[in-house]
Amino acid sequence: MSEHPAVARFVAYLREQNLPVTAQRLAVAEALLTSERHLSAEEVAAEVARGGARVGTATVYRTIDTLLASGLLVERDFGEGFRRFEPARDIPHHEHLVCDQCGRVEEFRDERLERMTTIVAESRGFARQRHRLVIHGICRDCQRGGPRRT
Amino acid sequence: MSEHPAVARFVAYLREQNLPVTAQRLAVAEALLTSERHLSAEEVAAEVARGGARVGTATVYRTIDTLLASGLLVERDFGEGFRRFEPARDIPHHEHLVCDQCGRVEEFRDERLERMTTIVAESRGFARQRHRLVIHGICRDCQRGGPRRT
DNA sequence: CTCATTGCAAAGGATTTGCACTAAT
DNA sequence: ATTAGTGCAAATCCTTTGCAATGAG
Repeated sequence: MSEHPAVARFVAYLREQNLPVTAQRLAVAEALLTSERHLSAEEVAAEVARGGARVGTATVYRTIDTLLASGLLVERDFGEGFRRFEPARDIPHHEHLVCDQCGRVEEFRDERLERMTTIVAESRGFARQRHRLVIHGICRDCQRGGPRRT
Repeated sequence: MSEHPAVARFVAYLREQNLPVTAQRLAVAEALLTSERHLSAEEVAAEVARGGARVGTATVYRTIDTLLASGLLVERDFGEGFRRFEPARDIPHHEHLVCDQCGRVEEFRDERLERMTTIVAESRGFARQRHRLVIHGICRDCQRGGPRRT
């Protein structure tokens, strides 16, 4: 039904766990795992609806939980008051650059930062586990009086 | 009534803005501005209650808004689903180190990080405005099988 | 006195849950 | 057949708002 590899991996996960592979789970997984953007739960429902299907809000959230448990999806919080989700790519860890005007999100990776956080944590007696960095600013387009927040 | 300098500054701010100096505002400001911890709105109400006074939830939030506007308080989001607040100290900017086991929060400052974020942002065409870094780990006490999340 | 603040309760937005119904295996 | 998933609506959690009563200046 779906050719996307990430969705296929989700199906494999469901079978491993002996969980039913339902049309709703596939639709939600497809929307989330093939998206280029960081979607919110509401946007997932809208995306599924665009595809002609219909999924209840509760199911969207329940499927998101399953996807998170499978490790194929990761949760992001940009301080908007709700969560966004992004497919877990091969990138081990990356940071986010957010345009406060149009909302665009870019990702980047920085080894030095990784090392730096470990050093800081250890110097204070913490066993570092993970970190999260978000840089806020105005993107090139918006600096030129371009796009406005939709 | 209150000897704490930060609270005195809040009173000065209220007078400047021609805003009434009420007992509730003082109680909330006292709880927040003299705290060593990052309090949530609920904890503020509890703290005020411990002092014998009573403040409605709405008033807590409204006073927090005023304190934020005054610049004497800053907002923090540790991804718990609600906000925490911290008095604005002289420190221009600092990062957080959070123990995922007991919830303890330590602060630190790092110039290199500051510079690094500006460079990364600019290299991608962003005009950097601010950033936020939170490192998660396990603190020394908890590593020794110490404190557990309350 | 006059106008802003307060408290309470109702409203809101995101997310979760209870339950009868439907579908996957 | 069994067992788990789904939708809907009600319920939660944090936060905001409407409004009559209250208090600061």
